[in-house]
Amino acid sequence: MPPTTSPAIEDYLKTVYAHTEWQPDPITPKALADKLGVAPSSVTEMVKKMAAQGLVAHVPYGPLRLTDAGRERALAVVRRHRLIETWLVAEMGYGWDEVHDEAEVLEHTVSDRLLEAIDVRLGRPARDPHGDAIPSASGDVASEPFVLLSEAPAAHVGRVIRISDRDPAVLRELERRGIRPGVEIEVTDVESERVTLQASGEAGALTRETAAAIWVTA
Amino acid sequence: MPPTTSPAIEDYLKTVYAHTEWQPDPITPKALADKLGVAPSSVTEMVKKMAAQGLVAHVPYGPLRLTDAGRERALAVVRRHRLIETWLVAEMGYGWDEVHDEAEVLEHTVSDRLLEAIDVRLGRPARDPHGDAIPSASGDVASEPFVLLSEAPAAHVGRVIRISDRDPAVLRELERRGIRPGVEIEVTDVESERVTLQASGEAGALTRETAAAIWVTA
DNA sequence: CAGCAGGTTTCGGTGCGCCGAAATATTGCT
DNA sequence: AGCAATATTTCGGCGCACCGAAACCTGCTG
Repeated sequence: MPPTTSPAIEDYLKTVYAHTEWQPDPITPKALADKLGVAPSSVTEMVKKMAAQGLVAHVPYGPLRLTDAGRERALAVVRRHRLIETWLVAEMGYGWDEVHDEAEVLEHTVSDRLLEAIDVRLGRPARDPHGDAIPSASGDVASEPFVLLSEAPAAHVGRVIRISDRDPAVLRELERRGIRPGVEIEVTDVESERVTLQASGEAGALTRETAAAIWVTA
Repeated sequence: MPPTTSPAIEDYLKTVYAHTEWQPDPITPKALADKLGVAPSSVTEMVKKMAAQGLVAHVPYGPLRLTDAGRERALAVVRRHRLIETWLVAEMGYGWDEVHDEAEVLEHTVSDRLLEAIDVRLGRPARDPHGDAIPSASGDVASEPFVLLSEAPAAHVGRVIRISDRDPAVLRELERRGIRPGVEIEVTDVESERVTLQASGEAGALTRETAAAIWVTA
C-alpha cells in the first residue's frame, strides 16, 4: 500500500465519495463506470488495484465501499476540487457554472503548498460556490440536516444548501430563476415528475431530476 | 499532424526551445535526454513522433531543430510556464527560487482561459521573476542584446537581464549576494574558472558555471 | 425452479512514455 | 587511414489506464 495515488485513482475515489453524499447505499461498478465515462471492465481492474492498496472494500460481484484510508484520500481530493472552484469564482472571474472542468484537472496538479496559499487567501471558506462543504485539511466536513428537493413533501420550507455542479446547463437555468445556495424555497406541490415551488418570490416548477440536484434544509 | 501535443511532448518542445535561448547551435539528442532526465532511447522514439507531427526537423544521427510549428507550440508552453511563475511570486507568496517545480506541472494543466485571466490580473507582464521574457499570446518574444556573464570581458559593465531558474540553490545564492534582474554588474576580472565582479556596491566572485546562468546587457 | 437479463469479471489487446541491452553510425585521435 | 570512444538508433519489454468480446455470476420472473 504505497502512496501511489495516481490521478486516475483520485478520480475513482472522488466519484465513489461523491456518490455517498447523494445516495445512502454503496455504489455499484456499473454506476461508477457510467459516472467516470469508462468501460465496466476498466472499473473492475482499477478497483482491484485500489482494493490491493486498501482504499476500497469490495466483494466480487458486489458494490463498492471506501475504507477509512480511501475516504481520507477522497476527502483530500474533494477539498482540492472545491477550494479551486471557490478560488476560480472569487478571484479569477469564473461563473459558478464554468468552474467544474477546470477544477477537475487542477485538483490533480496543484501542490499542497499552493492549495494552502489559496485557502488562506480565500479566508478558509467552508463551502464552495455551489454550497458544497469544503473538507478541512484534517478531513473534517461540515454537515447540516437536509432533504433532496425531489424528496421534500408539499408545503416544505427550507433554505437551499447546495446544488450539484455536474451539469452546467442546470446551474445556468437555476441561476436564471434565482435559485442558488442560501435562497429560501417553499414547495407548493409535488407531482410524480414535477416539483412546483416558490423561490425569491417567484413561482416555478422543476423536473424531478433537476430537483434531485438540490439540497434544502430539513 | 493532429493537435495531439501531450504533456511529455510539451516538455520536449520546451526543453529544445530553452536550449536555443542559451546556446547558438542546435541541441543533440544526448543533451536533450540529460536535461529531461530520460534515457537516450526515449528521446529517439519521442523525436520520431514529434518529427511525424511536423514539430521538429531531424536527420538521423544529427541534431535537433524546431520547425515553425514546433516553435509556436514551444512558445505557448514557455508562456504558460513563465506566467504561472510570475503569478506564484506576485500573488501566492512564493520566492523566485521556489516556483519552478510548481510551474513545471501547472503549465500542462492550466486552461487558456485561466491563463488569460492570470495574464490580465498581472497586467500582461513582459518578464518573469527571473527576467525571462514572457512570449505574448501571439508568439512574440521581447529580446535585448546580451552577453552571458561567463563570456563577458573584464571591465564589462551591464545590467542583469535574466538568470536561469534551473537551480534553486543558485538563485538563493545570488539573491543573498544582491544579484537579481535589473542590478548593475561590473566585471572586474576573468579567470578560467572564476569571474570576479562588483554588484550593488559589493565585490564578489562566481564560478564560470554559475556565471553562465546569467545574462547581462551587452 | 428454470431461464433470462442484467451486471460483473476475465482475457487478449491497444497506445503512451519509459527503460536497458545490443547493434550501428559518427567522430576524434594517433 | 584505422581504431576506439561516444553518440544514436533499434529492439524487446514494462507499467498504466483503457477497450471490447466472451465467460460468468445473480436475482428476478414466469
